[in-house]
Amino acid sequence: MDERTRQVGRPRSEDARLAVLRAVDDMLVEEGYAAMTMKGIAERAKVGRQTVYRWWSSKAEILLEASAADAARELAVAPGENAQDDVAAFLTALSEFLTRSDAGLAYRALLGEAQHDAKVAALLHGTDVLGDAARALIAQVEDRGALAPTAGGEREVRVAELVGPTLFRTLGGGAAWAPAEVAVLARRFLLG
Amino acid sequence: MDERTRQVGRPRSEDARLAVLRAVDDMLVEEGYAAMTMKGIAERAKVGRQTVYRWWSSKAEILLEASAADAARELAVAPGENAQDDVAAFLTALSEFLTRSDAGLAYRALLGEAQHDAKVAALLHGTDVLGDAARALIAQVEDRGALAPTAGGEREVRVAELVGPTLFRTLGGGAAWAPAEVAVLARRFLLG
Amino acid sequence: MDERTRQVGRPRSEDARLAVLRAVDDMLVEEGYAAMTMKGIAERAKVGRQTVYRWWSSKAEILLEASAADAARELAVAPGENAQDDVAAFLTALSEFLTRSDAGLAYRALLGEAQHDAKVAALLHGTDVLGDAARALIAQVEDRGALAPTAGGEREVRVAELVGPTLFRTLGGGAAWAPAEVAVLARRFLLG
Amino acid sequence: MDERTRQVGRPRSEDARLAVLRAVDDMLVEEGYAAMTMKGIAERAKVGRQTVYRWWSSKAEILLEASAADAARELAVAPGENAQDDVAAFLTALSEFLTRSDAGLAYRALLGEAQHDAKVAALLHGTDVLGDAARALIAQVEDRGALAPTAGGEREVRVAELVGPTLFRTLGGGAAWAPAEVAVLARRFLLG
DNA sequence: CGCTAAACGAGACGGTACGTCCTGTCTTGCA
DNA sequence: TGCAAGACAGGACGTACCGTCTCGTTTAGCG
Repeated sequence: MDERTRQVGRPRSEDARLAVLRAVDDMLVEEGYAAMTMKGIAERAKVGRQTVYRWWSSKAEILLEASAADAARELAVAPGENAQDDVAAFLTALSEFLTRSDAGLAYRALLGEAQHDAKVAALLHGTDVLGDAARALIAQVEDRGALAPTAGGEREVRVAELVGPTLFRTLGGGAAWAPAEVAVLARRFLLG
Repeated sequence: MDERTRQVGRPRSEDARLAVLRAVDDMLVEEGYAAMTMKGIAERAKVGRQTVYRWWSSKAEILLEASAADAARELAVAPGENAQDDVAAFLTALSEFLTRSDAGLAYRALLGEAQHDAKVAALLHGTDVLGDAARALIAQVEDRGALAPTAGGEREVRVAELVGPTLFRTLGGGAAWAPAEVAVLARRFLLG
Repeated sequence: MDERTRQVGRPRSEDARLAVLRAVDDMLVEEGYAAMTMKGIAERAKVGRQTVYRWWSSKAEILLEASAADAARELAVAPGENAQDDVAAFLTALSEFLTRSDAGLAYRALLGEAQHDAKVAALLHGTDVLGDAARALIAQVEDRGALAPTAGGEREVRVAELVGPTLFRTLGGGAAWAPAEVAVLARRFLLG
Repeated sequence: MDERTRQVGRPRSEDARLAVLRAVDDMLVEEGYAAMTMKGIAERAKVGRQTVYRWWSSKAEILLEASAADAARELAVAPGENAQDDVAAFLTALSEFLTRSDAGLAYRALLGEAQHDAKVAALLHGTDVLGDAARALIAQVEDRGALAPTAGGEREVRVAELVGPTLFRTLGGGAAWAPAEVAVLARRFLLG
């Protein structure tokens, strides 16, 4: 016997998996989260309904798998000339992500669903896309010495201060920040 | 002819209206937003289904009517000794509202639904509960001279800075702020 | 005290009564019996819903009132040259009535409804349009000496033999009789 | 490839089909045609609503499927001693069918519905239960030489003469024929 | 001329069936 | 065993009509 369980029966179809993920991506943009159904996803992906249920238990789970990687990539900020630039770049990326990106649309849909469904909330908590990105940026800025190092709850306050304003603006339906607004936010964040 | 249109036909039943609002209030707490259905609301309120549809077009609309007044009341802050106290009181109230109050639960459900449904987004935009409360608090603080007066987009940035961090913490499933954290947030807000 | 109860309050509106009867007549032809509703009748007649329910308890009752007189008139046969002609004239009238006349359409709708609803059956039994017309024709023919006089159950058999064949043909969706067929039927009826 | 289309997906459930037919049979007798609803049928048969709509488009269609075979069986007449007996036996069977049999009750309900709904009329026309039984009996009698052979329209007149009187009596709410009345009708029919 | 009272229109009320849609499960035959 | 297909029981959707009710208005006879 191998150390890994000997595979028996037909192996999972990678084609089917990708077809489902792609279908969810497309349908979210074309029809919106509410109009997306498990039935619709299966039909769009030309996949049996059971195949979808076999591997995912809700459309939120599929959507998370379909968009998590994109989200993390879009929120990563390369170090710039100074801390102020880094924070501004992060806020700009976050703002773009939440208002214009497809992955951001998925994130907003998931965050919305999480307010209705505890399972989705747990799922989303497990992969804290925005928090992780913010923590990375803050570590970067602290390493530069532009902010005093923090940890634990104190660090979480800083994360909330960094992400919160942009999130509030976005969820309320507001537009992305103007460059001048980003500058104000970044400057005040570094004052802390 | 009266200035008001002459009433014709049977007048709307206030009993039915209140029964529906009360049913929605109760069901949200007992069963959650997702489990709440138009059919269930009608049955719980002992009201015909058509009566619900006649006056509201979605459960979001009912929920908004049922909770808007409560929300505004819970977020009002009486002027305290100084600006720092006022801001801290507002952040505490906001934090409690979003994590513990029934009206806050309703607000979170609506904000969530707004991410899925443009109509709800518009509805929610029309009655900007959090923004209005924040603007009132900010005006109060500016009147005290603790912050330089702002207006327009500049003011909206400040609103986002005030409300955003708490909202981010809450929507992500976090607990209410500890008093020390509120103090930090309040102090840094007044630094701006 | 008068023999009739002294009238008090506003008297019944003849306008409303006629508007309802006319609406039912028109709607039966235009939309068919199934599509006709009490609500629709009231709206078409520009009459309150309660006014309809006040005077009639079902659309069948209205339809009966609206068509009974027409039906009786259309089935009356003036004595002709001989018994054969009279019977043929009756069968032709009956055939036309059932296949083409508006009143006949109403009769068929009522006869249909009577198969589903005992109240309508009783209502229809109370005003035996076809039977009455047939009995009148048979009496006329017997008076001429073309058939032996009958009464009671025996007479009812004869009524069924006169009316039945045409009714069967019609309800089954068949066309009106051709003149030659009427002649055959009339001749055989007089053979009895 | 087979001549029949290769079966794909889960096959139709015979259990569900029979449960629906049985429910309709029972409900017609217990509650009557008017009180029978698609919803009620599904619930009684413990079957999903969609399953009913998937295979039948109206309660009339279900009822026809549920009763057509019974009807044909109840109206078949085995050849007796002479033509008079055969006709009398048919009229007796028809009379019993229409006034007492469950299948006859179904037939009357369908004939009634056909007066309101063209689709049902077409459906009923497609399976002419009474006409087919009558044509069989007439052929039998003609083979005996008791009546001159007929065909086409002429034959249809004879069918109407055979079936019509009993149908008229029945639909008008009358009782089944007495034996003496059947004898009269049979004798006069053979006179034609 | 005012009073009483019933009929009138309008339309909201609690109920319930409609026919459609989606859910999550199941049952086929094929790969 | 996975897979596509599609039927299954269940239940919510939003609409329509049911028969009743509650308004303000109208129209008659009586005092």
